[in-house]
Amino acid sequence: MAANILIVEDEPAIQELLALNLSQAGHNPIRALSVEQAQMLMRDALPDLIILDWMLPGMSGIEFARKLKTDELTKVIPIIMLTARGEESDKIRGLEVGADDYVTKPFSPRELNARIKAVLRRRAPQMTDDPIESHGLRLDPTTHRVTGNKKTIELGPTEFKLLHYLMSNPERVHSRSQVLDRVWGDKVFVEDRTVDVHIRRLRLALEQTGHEDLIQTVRGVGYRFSAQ
Amino acid sequence: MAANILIVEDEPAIQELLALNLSQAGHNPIRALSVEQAQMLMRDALPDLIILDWMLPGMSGIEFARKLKTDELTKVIPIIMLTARGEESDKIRGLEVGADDYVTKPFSPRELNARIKAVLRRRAPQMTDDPIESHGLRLDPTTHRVTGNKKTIELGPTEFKLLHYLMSNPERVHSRSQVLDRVWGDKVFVEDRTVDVHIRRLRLALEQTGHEDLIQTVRGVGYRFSAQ
DNA sequence: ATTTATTGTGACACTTTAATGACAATTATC
DNA sequence: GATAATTGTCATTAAAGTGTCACAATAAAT
Repeated sequence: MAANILIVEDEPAIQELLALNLSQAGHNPIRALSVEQAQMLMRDALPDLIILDWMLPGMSGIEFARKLKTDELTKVIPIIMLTARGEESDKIRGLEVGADDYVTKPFSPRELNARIKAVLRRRAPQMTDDPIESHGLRLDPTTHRVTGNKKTIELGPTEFKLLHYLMSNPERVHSRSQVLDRVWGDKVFVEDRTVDVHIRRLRLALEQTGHEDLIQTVRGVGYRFSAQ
Repeated sequence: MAANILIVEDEPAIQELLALNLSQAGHNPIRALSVEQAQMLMRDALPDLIILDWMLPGMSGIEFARKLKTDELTKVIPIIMLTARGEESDKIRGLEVGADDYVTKPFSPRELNARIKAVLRRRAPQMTDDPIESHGLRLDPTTHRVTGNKKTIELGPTEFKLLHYLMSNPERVHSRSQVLDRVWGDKVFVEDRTVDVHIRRLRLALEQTGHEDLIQTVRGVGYRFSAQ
């Protein structure tokens, strides 16, 4: 939950409406009236999702989307486009340049929220607060609890986030820097090897219930959460 | 329950009907025949919920809703709109400007009450006055009394609300700001850390009956009421 | 088998975060 | 209007969590 969502919309009323909806749904809206402003805001911090109006003054939404999807840094950020009802060609071109979903104006808040959740689930599963379970190991973001075969496992904040990240993207190797980016955030300056230490602490905690080897080392590459 | 509900409806018969219904359901109806009158009434005191007819003389319901949802002070007040049956576009536009739900005329009292309850619960789940019990700790909102194994526990107003909120949403972690929003109300400007102090006072009070560790700290995140 | 690259581990200094006690200000109560 | 209760803040203390490093262990390469 609680995603940072960048709204790029030139009409103040609609922008306001969107922001209102998002914050009511527990998100953190960041507002931009133009592509230029959006780019400026993204220099500070990358959002978790972008809601992009297709009809914008200056650089168009399509161009912006294409640009975002080309850049290595931003291509993973999901984009939901806002189109006027019936603009079928927009939808097609939008999906073509890499938008993840679209919502037609006028939109219902319910629908918008559903789509946001769906997109986040697809692109950034650890942003949603669905519980994850694997082999008797269960992590529940809302209660902030981890259990192994029903037995509570105590974890520190970092270990919790780390496990959450790994479990959200199982069967996939993550390099130390990827882990640092996603778990620590991209602002911090921390040694790569620090990840090792936290992996160790995590394994230690998981030993209580014999789940420690769900966390695997891939020599020369990184770590992986795997169900054997 | 017992919410103050503002009815904005120009047809006296329907207004009367609504008011009757609401007071029978234990609420406190406040009546306005027009948006202008409603605004006047809201200068004195903000209602907990607004039932708004979409077809009004003078300023239309839509405009009024939009205005309410723009104002920082009033944007949190839930709005239920009354629409004529089948006016699909009204519903869409209504939800678009931020109404929380709608009821079509002619409406059944049962349905209306259900929706009111749902909307109110969404805003403030701890507003319901069903007694809550957990592990011998019992909180009764109607009598405003807390007992631990039948023994009365004295609590200050804030501690009571805090416990009520936590018990209404057990097992879930609440950040300090969430707690502030829900227990103190979102208008106040209070330090996050103040929550700690009240948690402390609450725990101190619960110690009399050994219930203090139902309130758990989740480091780096917040607090949780839990029965484990 | 020896060398080399990589990961695991324990210890430790350091930071961050929460608990606690005291206090002044405000509000309710008699 | 005096007294008591309640509140929010702060300074202090206590506790928990974090990042680094040195060295041990392990796997891969020669």
